Amino acid sequence: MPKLLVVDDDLDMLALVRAALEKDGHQVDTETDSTTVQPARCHLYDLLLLDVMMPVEDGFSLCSRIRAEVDCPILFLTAKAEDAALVQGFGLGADDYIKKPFSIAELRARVNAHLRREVRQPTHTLSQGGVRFDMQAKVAIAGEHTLPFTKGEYAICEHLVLHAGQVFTKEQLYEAVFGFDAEGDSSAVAEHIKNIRAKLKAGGLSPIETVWGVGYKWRKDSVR
Amino acid sequence: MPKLLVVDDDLDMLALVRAALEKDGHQVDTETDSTTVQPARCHLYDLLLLDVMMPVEDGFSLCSRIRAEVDCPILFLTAKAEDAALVQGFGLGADDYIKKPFSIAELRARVNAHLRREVRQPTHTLSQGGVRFDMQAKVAIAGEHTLPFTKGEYAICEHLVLHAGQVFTKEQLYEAVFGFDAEGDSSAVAEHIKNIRAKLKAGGLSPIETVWGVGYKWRKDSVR
DNA sequence: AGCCATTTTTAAGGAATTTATAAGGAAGAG
DNA sequence: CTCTTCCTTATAAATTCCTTAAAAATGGCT
Repeated sequence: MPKLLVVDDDLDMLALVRAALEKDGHQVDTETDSTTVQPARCHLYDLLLLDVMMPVEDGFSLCSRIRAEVDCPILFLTAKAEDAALVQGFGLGADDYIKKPFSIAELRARVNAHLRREVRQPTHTLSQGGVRFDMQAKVAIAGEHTLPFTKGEYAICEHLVLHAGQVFTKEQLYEAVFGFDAEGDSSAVAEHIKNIRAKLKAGGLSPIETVWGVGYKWRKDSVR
Repeated sequence: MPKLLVVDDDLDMLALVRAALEKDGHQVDTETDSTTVQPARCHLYDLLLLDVMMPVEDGFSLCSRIRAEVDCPILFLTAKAEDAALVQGFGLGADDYIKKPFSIAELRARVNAHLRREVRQPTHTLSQGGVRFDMQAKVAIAGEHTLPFTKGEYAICEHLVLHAGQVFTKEQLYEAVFGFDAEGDSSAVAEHIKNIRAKLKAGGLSPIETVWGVGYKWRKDSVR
């Protein structure tokens, strides 16, 4: 289920856009104040819809603030119809520029077209609990910093995140990650978990829960 | 240099569009009769611009004929402003729908935005981490000097840079660069990496990171 | 509440694995 | 033949993984 963020100071517009996009089965988060949008949080979304004219920080400023951090499509949604503004918007790295008044049908068509192209390209990153895993680069990124996981630590995290919310015993984890099932795996896994938690905690995160008597699980992001 | 195909029965429009896109340094091919467009030939292009209303076969028909064959962005360029047509266009797999009359600035901005998203770089030079690779001349240049890479060293670098940010095991690297997979490749690759790093270090650069337990990767510039 | 058994967490050290470096020889080009 | 390039081998250095053992926490029990 694609996850979208819409930023607009106009509540009526937000409601309208949300209703339109939820018709297509998307999960829509909204924000009325662009200054509260954190670049590091944006990688949680598959697509961003930004209003241009907003009181404190306008959409262009917001876009330039976050474009370096996120790779997903950014669409402007605006009443500014002048060519100069449109060119400026695309120049900031935007992927579309939808002029108001727009029809709901057009909005949905354009959003879906951008999402469709994203899906076509092999996605090799996944985010959970504020951590983004790049399976090609083999790195985990929390906010600004990349977490210095070792190979084994990264593998355990990746497996937990891929099955977020599911509990694994230490033995299951060892087997899933390292293949075979040795003797003292449980202690080894416990040691890894300790180190992983320490590194996550340095980034202010603690997404790994202990299920007493059973094992560990990565807390799944709540689906609002 | 990106290669574009524009299909329109209106010669004036074709000239206008061609002039606009060539300003951005693109190579523009044109076609006036959509029926002569062969799906198999479309692979040559990085982006297609289709007029909707054409006498024999309209743009929608053409799009549905070729969409399965080509993955590149398809943009409609049309006077049909109705929502239904727009939705139909996107439904056929199009990536944008530009309504006439459009400004040259908007056309250029949209075309460039779509090209920017394309992974395949038609250019034969690329820069990463302060090193510029000329894939035609097979030379790497850092600042003033050309780096004295051997053929194998250059090949490894080029592959790493082409997939900057992605980790490769020594075996993967050997196979990707030299074709087959022999016995002691890993040591050979390690040796190459050592020499490459020495030569890069002479220029004050060290873009190759080792991911312990996995392999090597070229650090990706975080510039868009 | 207090105590005990079990489980988890933490800590530290050594074993094992992986990478870096260096030197020598085989193969091919000029 | 000479030189460069490439690969192999050997050794040193670095990092990670696992084991062991003790401390802390949890849940159940009286």
